[in-house]
Amino acid sequence: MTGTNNLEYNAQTIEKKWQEYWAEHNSFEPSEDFTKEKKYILSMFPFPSGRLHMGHVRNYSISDAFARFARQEGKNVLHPIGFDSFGMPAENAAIKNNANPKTWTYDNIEYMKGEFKALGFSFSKTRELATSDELYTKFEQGFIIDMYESGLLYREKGLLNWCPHDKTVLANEQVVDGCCWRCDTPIVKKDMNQYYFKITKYADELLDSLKKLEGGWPKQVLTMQENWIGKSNGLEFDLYFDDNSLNILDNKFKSFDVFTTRPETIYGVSYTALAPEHKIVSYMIENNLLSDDVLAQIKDMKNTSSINRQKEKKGISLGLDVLHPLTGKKLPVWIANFVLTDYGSGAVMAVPAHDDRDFDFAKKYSLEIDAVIKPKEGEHDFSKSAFCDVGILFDSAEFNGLNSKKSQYNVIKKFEDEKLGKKTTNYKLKDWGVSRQRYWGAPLPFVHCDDCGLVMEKKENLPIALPSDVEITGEGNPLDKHPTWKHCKCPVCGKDATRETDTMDTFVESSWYFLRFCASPKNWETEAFSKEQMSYWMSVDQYIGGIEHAILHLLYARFFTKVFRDLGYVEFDEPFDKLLTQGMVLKDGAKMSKSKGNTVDPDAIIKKYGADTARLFILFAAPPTQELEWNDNAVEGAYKFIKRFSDRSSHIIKTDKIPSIQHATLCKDEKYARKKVYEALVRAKEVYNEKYTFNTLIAGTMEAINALNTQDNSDLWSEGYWILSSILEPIIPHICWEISNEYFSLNNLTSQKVLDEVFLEDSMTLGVSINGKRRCEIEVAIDESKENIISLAKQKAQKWLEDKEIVKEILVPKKLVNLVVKG
RNA sequence: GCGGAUGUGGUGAAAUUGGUAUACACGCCAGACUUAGGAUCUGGUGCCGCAAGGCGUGGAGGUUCAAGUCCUCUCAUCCGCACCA
Repeated sequence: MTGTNNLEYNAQTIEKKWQEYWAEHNSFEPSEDFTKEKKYILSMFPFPSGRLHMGHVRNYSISDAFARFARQEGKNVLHPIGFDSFGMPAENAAIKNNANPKTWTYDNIEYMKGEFKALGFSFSKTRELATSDELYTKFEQGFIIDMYESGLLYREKGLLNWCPHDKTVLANEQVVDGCCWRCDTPIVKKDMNQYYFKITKYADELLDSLKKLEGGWPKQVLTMQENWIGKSNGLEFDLYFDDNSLNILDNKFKSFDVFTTRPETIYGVSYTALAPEHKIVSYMIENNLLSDDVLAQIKDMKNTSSINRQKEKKGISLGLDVLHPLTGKKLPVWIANFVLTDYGSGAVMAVPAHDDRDFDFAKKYSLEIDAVIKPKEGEHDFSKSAFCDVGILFDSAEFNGLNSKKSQYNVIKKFEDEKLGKKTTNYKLKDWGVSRQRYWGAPLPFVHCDDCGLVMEKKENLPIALPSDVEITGEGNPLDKHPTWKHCKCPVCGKDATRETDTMDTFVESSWYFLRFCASPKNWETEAFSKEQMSYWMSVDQYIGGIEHAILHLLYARFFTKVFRDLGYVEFDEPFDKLLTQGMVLKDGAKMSKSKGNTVDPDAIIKKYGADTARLFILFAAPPTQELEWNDNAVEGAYKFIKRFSDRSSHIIKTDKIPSIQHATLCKDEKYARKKVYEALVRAKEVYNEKYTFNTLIAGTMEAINALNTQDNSDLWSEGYWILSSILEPIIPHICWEISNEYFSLNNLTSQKVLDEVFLEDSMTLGVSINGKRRCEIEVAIDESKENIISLAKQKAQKWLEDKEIVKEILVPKKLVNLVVKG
């Protein structure tokens, strides 16, 4: 009954053997034949922190399953990997261990490459890169120069987010709850020079083309990006000071402008408020127009972090008045801590009757509350709260009686007709500040010349590489302190000049690495990538990574793609067709982290059980988008399954092609086993192509093996293993290649055909329900008539039908019979 | 407060998209083989009940012959945004 071959399951030996085989045979290199159908599978590349963690293992197990499946289908697969190797941790490690950041980084990369190999991931070796490679820096600096020339990069002095711990500036996206995204230190505002990418120029397009990603990207990520861009339409207009205020201000300011999304409440404006950082406030401070007490209050407000500002509304009256643009009524001007300096114009019109914030403020400082909208039905008590819903306008001149929402347009039109203001759109999105005052990053290729000002380095001088002989102390910018590095000649006039010592945010590197992977390694040295390679490989068919990049990396990468399109490098708008955001790996209900001491080391798991076990467990325990709870027992279970899968291969008879089986001659158990095998195959195709629920696919193969085990037809065992080791190969590749090599001459690792005949059956089991409640079941011939089925059902369910009247009989083909009874 | 998601056995989770709820696995129980078993194999396992039977997808309603799935309300948990005018 069994074949003669036997295979001992020894994960370490088998896995090492196939890893060597794949390396020797360059098994996973994409072809340069651009006529083949391509598949670009990408997972977010790691920072080389030293060792992989389980989140990485999950990420790459998912992408590897996609990549290996696509290869089986005959696609030309690009499945690259690299290292996002610039960044602060390298520098911090250097400070801590007195090491060199570069040495630290590249040592880590070597170690992690070994881990990738040990996990059997099918990455292209020839396209591996590290973003700290000088070649990568060279091309990146070239892009920076192009972007500067196109006005998409500029340098400006501004109020910036400064992390006192990391001693660098951060982009808005990198400030989480008022704290540094990396070290959680509360950020402070600092006035300094900074380089910015003009991402706001693309705000509308970044927002609009989110529509193209619907269906391919998780809804949650699309919503988060939409909110981050934060587009809002409204009215912008000027508020003019009265004569007394003009005198106070010595006519230096005649007015300030405000933005509102609620123009329909214009007749309800009863005061105005400025941000403490507003230029009029600054003017008054500088010209001693405020009392010491007020100055102290303003200073206090400015020094309070945005998080603490939220706790309590505070205001200071400036003793100035502006005139209502329509009624001419005097409106007092206040400073309010809740007015944001960097949104709109940093000043607002306040309508306390119809805005919760304005209401709180008005109550606190006993300011007028003028209602202009009433509910469509009922009354609203304006002494208790603001009314913020849609209603009917009153005390609003010609707009009285109108629906408040609908009259927004009318009010804007009036302002425009009378040249008092204009329709405006505002965005929450700010330009992306990219300079960092740290060492381990790509230098910005600029030179400061006393005569020529800020000039670009010449492209032929790129890369501007980092010096390796630096002293990293954590105090000050090592590039700035280096004795010689920053001294250079001006590329324009040739005189002595100094280099820019700021380096770039590492999110710049990850904004185009997926394009670099498309470059043919043979042209690696001479070009960043080519249009031809781009148009073949891009866009990424399937991108896999963590939700934590929903805004940061994914927004920046989309921005770069659009910029590169406009610079003529590429011809597509969106880089990632489909995005899968994998869930976190948890242990004891919490995210694995060193500080909690609940980590599981991938190396230890590989050593104990092998890579196949780790991969199988990770893909079996939960669907990829869900959180994954680590469970040692279940890992053991995954190992036992693989061992059983291996042991039972002894039933196979060696063959070079799939055995041909006469289905009709099989007995019932055999037919059932065969059906289970093909069901698993159907499910595999569904899962790899659209559903991504690897857990159900694996369950299907387990069912098939359980079913095979109830019979002893060796042809069926062979056919079953031919198919099952093919569909499991993307998940547990080593054992599948071993089995395939041992029994099938590696001929079965290709796309398998579904045979419809195995699903044909001559009888079926139907459930019988009474009033929708399942009572029993019947077995009938596949082509049995409805009458006979119903009558059999009645017979079988007689017990529940006594003294009852059957009022309806329902037959759901191949599923069930439902008898509706009364009495 | 706004937005998004998720609630199914002791546990991780399935459910052909309105048609036999709990597949597959972990755990647990029993048996076999064993000097031994934390190995392997076989069987059992939603809850209550001695049983007949009843109850069961966070809760309450509703639509339907039929609801985990659709509708309304509600509770809980998680995540994201958060004074954006």
